[in-house]
Amino acid sequence: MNIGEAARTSGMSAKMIRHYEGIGLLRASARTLAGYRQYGERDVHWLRFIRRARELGFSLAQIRQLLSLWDDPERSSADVKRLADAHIADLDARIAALAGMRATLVSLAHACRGDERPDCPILQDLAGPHPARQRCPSQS
Amino acid sequence: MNIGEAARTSGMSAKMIRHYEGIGLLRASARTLAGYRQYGERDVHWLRFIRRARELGFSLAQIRQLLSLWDDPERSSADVKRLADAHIADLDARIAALAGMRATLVSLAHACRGDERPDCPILQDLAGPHPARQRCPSQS
DNA sequence: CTTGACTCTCCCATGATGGAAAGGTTTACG
DNA sequence: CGTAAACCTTTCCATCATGGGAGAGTCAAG
Repeated sequence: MNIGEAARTSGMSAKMIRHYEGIGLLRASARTLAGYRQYGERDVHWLRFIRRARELGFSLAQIRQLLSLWDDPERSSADVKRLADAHIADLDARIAALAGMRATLVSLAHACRGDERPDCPILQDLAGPHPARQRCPSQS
Repeated sequence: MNIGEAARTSGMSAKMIRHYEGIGLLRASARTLAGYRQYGERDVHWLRFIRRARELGFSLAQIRQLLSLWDDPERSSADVKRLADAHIADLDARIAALAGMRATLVSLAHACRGDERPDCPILQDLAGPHPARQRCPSQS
């Protein structure tokens, strides 16, 4: 099948398939005489693996490792689990960072009346408690 | 003060200050005869505002709006709050996406023994159609 | 043969940041 | 005064994953 059909059945764009081939995440496919890429069931399976892993937030570098483990009958599941655990830790860190921002923003937004007056604790917070007041006159 | 000191006292890199000037987030600063950028307290204040907004996860586009609101004595706090609320919604969506990935991964990793044997539910999930969570059962 | 859908490669863009090269300036010290 | 370190300048390139588009070639159906 052509790249378009492979893209449709694997759930990723043709653009990405070419890109993954370019960075070596995929073996270069067979080509027709005219240079069209040709894919089979096995390639689609491979593509779907990548798409699933992307959906779980793995980076392409991690996916590269996952693919080589997948391809290796001698693998130990500990290696796979190590990758997954590292990714979980990474997700936790990112979630915590976003949750921290969210908490700050929610408390600021809660304190903001949201009317037509200009006073706003959100801007006051951004402007910073330390230095001179906001809208300070130039003083150099 | 020079850009290095402005960077140090505002908490962002000199690189970023030049970049922000380049994309118009900052007014171009005064220059010495030799072309060195010169900053005053007001500029540092502005830079700190940007840094703080970045810490809260606002995009540069949103910061651009926040800065113009900050600069506008006629602003209504409702406009500020609207920006903050939109950002909170965005954070919520990102947190939910990451939490979803995390939940899936945790359950898979939990089912993986993590020993030296090759059997691994994590790889099995990535490899196979998984109707329980598969959102797009494509193909015919 | 034409038309339209498909494909090819190559270049550019995003957002936010960093790095490095190649050169000019200022400052501190011997 | 000379020089070396520490600063500054611009410009280009890299990240990560993805998309858009141009310009050209290919294929199938009418």
